[in-house]
Amino acid sequence: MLEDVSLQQRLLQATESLVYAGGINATGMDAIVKASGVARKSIYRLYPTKEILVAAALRARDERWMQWFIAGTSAGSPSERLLAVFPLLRSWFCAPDFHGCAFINAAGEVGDPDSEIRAVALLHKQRLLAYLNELTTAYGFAEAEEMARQFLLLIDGATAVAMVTGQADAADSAGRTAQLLLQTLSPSDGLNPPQA
Amino acid sequence: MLEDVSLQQRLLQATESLVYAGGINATGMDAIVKASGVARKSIYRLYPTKEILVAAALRARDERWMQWFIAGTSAGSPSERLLAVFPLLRSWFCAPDFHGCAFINAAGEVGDPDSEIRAVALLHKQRLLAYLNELTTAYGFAEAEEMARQFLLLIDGATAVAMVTGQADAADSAGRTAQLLLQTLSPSDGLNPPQA
DNA sequence: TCTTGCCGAGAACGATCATTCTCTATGGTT
DNA sequence: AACCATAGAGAATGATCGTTCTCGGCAAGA
Repeated sequence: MLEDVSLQQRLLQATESLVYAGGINATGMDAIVKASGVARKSIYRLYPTKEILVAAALRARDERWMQWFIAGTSAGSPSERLLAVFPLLRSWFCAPDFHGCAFINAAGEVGDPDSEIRAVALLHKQRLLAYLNELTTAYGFAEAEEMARQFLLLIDGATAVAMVTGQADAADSAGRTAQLLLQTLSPSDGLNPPQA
Repeated sequence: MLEDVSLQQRLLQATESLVYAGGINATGMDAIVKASGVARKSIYRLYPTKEILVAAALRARDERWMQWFIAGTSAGSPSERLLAVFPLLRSWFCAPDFHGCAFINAAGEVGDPDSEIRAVALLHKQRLLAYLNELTTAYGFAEAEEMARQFLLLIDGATAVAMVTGQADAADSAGRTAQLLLQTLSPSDGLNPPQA
C-alpha cells in the first residue's frame, strides 16, 4: 500500500513531464512505461485509459504548480504579494524545461470540449483565479474580482508570449502593467498606499 | 497552373481547419486527403512532409488572421484603433469554432524547439507585435514599444483564458486594462487626449 | 507451505500513422 | 495523333499507436 503511493507518484510524474515536454498525442504509452518504470498492466489498473491518466497527471501538476505559486507569493504586504507574481513567473520562464502553461497547451491540443483533460485545464484556471481573488481582496480593492481577472490575463499572456518567443522578459512587461493597475486603482479603504 | 493555386488553397485551408480544431498530431493525412479532396500524391509533391504542410497551413492562417485583425483596427483615431482591438477579439471568441490562438496551440503541442512549426508561431507573434507597434507609435507614446508589448500580453492572455474557460468576456477585462494604460500613459506630444 | 494478488517485462492485437507506390484518366503541347 | 505532366483514388508498407494478454517473480496472509 505504501508502495502504491510511490508507484502512482512515479507514474504521474513521468506522464506529466513527457506530456508537458512533447504534447499529449506525441507521448506514447511505451515512453511512459519506460520513463516511469511502471508496468503497462499496473498503469491500466490504476487509470483505465490514456486520457484518464493524462488528466490525473495534469491534476497532480495543478497541485504542485499552485503550491509553488502560492509559496512564491506569500510574503509581505498585499501589494508586495501581488507584485511578487511577476519575478516569480520570470524565474519560471528561465527554467530550462519551460514550455508554457501545461493547461493551456493541453486544452489547445484537445479538440473535444467534453474531454476530461479540458475540464482539468478549466479547473486549474478557476483555482488560480480564486487565489488571485484572495490576493486582490486582501489588498482591499473595491472591485477585487475584476482586478483578479486582469491579473490572470497578464499571467497567461506573459506565459504564452514567453513560450512562443522564448523571451523571459515578458514577465517584466506584465509586471509593469500590474504595477500600473495597483497605482491607479487604489484600495477602497485607503490602506495599502500605491507606492508600496 | 491556375489549377495549382486552387489546389493549394483547398489543401492549406483543409489542413488549417483540421489542425486548428483537433491538434496537429491528432489530424491524420487521411482526414486531410478526405477534407481537401486533394490526392496524397499531389500533397507530397507540394509539401514533402506533414510538418512542412502544417507549417505552410499555419503561414496561410497567419496571413488571413493578420488581415482580419488589421481590417478590424483600421478605422478612427489612433486611440480608437487601439481600443477597437478588444471588441474585435470578443467577436472572435464568440465564433462557434473558436479554439484559442492557433500559433500558441501549435507551439504548445510541438516539443522540438527547432521545428519549422515553432518558427511560424514565432513569426506570427513578431508580426502581430510589429503591427501593435505601429498603432502605439501612431498614438504618439514615448515608449511605444513597451506599450505594444503590453498590448500583446493582453491579447494573448485574453485569447488563452477565453479558450480554456469559454468566457468571451475575457476580451472585456483586457479592454478595460488597455483603456487604463491609454488613460494613464498619455502620449508624449499631448495629442490624442485620453478621453478619446 | 500453499495460496493470492501485485508488479515488472514484454509479446500480441487490431487500428492508425506518415509515406510511397500503382493505376487510370484528363488536358494541354508538339 | 502521340506525348507528358498532373491529378484522383486507393492499395501497400513499415512503424507506432492504445490496449490487452501472458508469464515469472515476489511478498503477505492462511
